[in-house]
Amino acid sequence: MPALLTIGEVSGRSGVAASALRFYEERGLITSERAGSGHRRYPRPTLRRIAFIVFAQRLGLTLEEIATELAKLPPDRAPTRRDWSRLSRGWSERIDHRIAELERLKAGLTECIGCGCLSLDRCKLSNPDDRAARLGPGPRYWIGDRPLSG
Amino acid sequence: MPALLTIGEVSGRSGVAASALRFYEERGLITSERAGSGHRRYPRPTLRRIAFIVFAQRLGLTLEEIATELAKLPPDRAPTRRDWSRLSRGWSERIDHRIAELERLKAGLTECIGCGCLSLDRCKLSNPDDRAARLGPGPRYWIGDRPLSG
DNA sequence: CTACAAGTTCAAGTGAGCTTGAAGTCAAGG
DNA sequence: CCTTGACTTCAAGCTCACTTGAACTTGTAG
Repeated sequence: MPALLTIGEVSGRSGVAASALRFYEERGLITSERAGSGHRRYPRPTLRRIAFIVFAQRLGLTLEEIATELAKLPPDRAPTRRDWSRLSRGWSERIDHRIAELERLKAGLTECIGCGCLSLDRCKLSNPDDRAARLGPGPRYWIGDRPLSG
Repeated sequence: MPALLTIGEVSGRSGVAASALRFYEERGLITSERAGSGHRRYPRPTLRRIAFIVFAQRLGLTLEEIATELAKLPPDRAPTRRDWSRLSRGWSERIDHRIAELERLKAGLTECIGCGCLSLDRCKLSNPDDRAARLGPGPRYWIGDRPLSG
């Protein structure tokens, strides 16, 4: 087990494309040392950092938000479990919110779409707060949302 | 209450921007009649159609998928509640799946990130089903998955 | 030494889901 | 008549999260 990993090794282990890793570096989510050749070399803790990034993305955080979180980690030493858990404080609540919305949407399947009350200004599905929460353009996938192509 | 609504009225009632409504029309999700002036006029059932679109988007369907679903509605008459509920058959299960994933992610917050097992190749968050190919931008696979060749 | 794989940078492209801007039309009010 | 405002089309722009391609360098196996 070498102390430093190449971009190819990190990509292979993490499943994150090399181009994505360079992109993350550009955005300040990860850093790399360089070999004499100019090639990137990653310390092992970077793997966990990447795991955190992927995890946070599943929760719907943008890369910018993730970068902000990661910036809270100590720059001078490898993060401890306490460091990591501090970052995810408050995420539970966020997840609960989304679960609650899904429950509401599910109820709406039978109660609203089925029953005929699916009118925009009266249906409880049409929650202004929820819709307002979605700022900006782009695909509005939230936690775990994927096309129902299966 | 007029029989036909202008794009501004529909936008106001639905909370969906006029530009988005035109965009939906371009993509075949909604249709409009035209006044002599060339201005769009929407029959009232279009409001429900739009509600359905917004709803489906919250569930993570793409506009293309939503268009496919909407195409199943009878073209010759206003959809009944039975027509609508037919479309959403099977969505409950999808929602349950997503809720389950969220519960797992939430558990991972304390069990995985906190405890130190957030290692790329062993963490139970790394569920193959969940990280099944998601096309387009964003994280396509989770740790251990091989990139889809091609 | 030659191949060739794997790495580098930088610029441009992709796709979803819109928004914005330009340029023009149309109806109503003063 | 003039203005205002709501509408029209069409093209281009924007965000996010990357990917792809071009042109080039480095590392390694035979």
